[in-house]
Amino acid sequence: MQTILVIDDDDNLRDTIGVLVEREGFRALLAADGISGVDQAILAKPSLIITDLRLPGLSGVEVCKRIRGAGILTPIIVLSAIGEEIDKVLLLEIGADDYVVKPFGSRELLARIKALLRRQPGNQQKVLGFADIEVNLDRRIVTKRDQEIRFTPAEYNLLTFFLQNPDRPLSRDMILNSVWGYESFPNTRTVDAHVVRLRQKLEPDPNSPRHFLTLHKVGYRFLP
Amino acid sequence: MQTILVIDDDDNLRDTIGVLVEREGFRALLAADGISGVDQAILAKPSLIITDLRLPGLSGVEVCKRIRGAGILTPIIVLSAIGEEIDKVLLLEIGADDYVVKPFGSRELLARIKALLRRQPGNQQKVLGFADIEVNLDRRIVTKRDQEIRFTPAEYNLLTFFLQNPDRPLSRDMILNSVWGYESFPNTRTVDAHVVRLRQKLEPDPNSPRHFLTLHKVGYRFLP
DNA sequence: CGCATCTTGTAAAAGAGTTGTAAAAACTGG
DNA sequence: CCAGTTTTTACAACTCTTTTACAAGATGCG
Repeated sequence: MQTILVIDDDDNLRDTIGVLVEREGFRALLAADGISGVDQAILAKPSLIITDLRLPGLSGVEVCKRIRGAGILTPIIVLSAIGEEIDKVLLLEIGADDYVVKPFGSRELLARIKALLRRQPGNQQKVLGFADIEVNLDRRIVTKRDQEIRFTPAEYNLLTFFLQNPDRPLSRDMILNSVWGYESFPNTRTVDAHVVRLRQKLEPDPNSPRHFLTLHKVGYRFLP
Repeated sequence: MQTILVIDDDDNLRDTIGVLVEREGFRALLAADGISGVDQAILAKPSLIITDLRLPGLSGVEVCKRIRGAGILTPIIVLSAIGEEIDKVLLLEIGADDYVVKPFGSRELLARIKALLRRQPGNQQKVLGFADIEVNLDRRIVTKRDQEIRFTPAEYNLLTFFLQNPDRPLSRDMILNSVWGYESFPNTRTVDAHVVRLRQKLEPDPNSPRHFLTLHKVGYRFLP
């Protein structure tokens, strides 16, 4: 589960944001001042940090600087009151990723939280593709111009292997070892049979392949 | 009991709304101008605020801004006269959650009040669903077009797991670990047996499932 | 170039493995 | 011990994989 750290000295707002994000399935971690906020940012490794700009003790700017100074790249959203003049450049310089002006609607804050989290490396949906084909590794779905194409497990494994090794000559033995594993010993013609099916499903013209190429006496080569 | 703050300079309308909401079991708090409205919003912590857009002194827009500026996320319904041009975007920007055009029927206003209150953190009933099925997590009740369908604990747990992980391939082992826990080790066919029962109870045609799909040699996938 | 030989393409059959499902067996809390 | 629930079992039905067989294509050498 993803944790969101909220640093704000306004008890009311802090709790409200906490409830808000918990309702969306995040864990909320609350800090009332900058010092403990920075501590928690370092110790609890949250997925996202929301901090007020005006804080007693350490200011929001200082909080950002210290967190970034500790080598922590967690996205930070800065809250600023409507009157406070905020310098977008300064915010970016100190390492903030986004800012929200109070008063804000709950929907706006959530939208920004989700947008930032979506952009994080680990949370990106892993998608491979070539031409008009998309392979969504998380959903295990292959689409051709948004139309789903079904693949059996062996076909799907072979396809992702090709996609992960583009532009390289791949012998049938190599493919068998990588896709089927060392435990099973099917005849090398099995690979051919599956390549045929990949071509039928994915090539614009299966009779003259542009992506799944034959290297005579060598094996196959995938070209994106 | 939930309190509703009504800010309106029209004595007649203000009282009418007050009576209306009290008849529904809310406590009504009335303010005749923006200044006292904002004060009460901050002091009395109402569950919902209804404010007219055109007010003497502080306008409805200002009222919203000040309330949000104080870090108060209480839902706000804005009332506007039929001629007044209202900018929905502006309303959302200033932190209003909904607006009602005068003249309005009492039923309409009440419906919107209840809709907003339902969405609030503490009051929210957690409901998942797909097609004509609704799963009320708080009440642990599943309904198909308002007709209750009974589920045994294991079935129910499996169902909610599917609902919380839509569109993703779920292996039998993953399902067993998540739904049954690491402590118990039933055979993976147990999952199949329960899926059969989910399909029998929830699929329009259990013989050709549209929601609880089999991924041959992989596991299952739930599609809402 | 032409022919023999080897490699690859491919549909279809055979084989292996997986899933659906009803029913029996085991379990559980009263 | 009972009723309800869960798990296992058994077998039919089905899907996927592999093999096979033959056609088509590529290669190489005289």
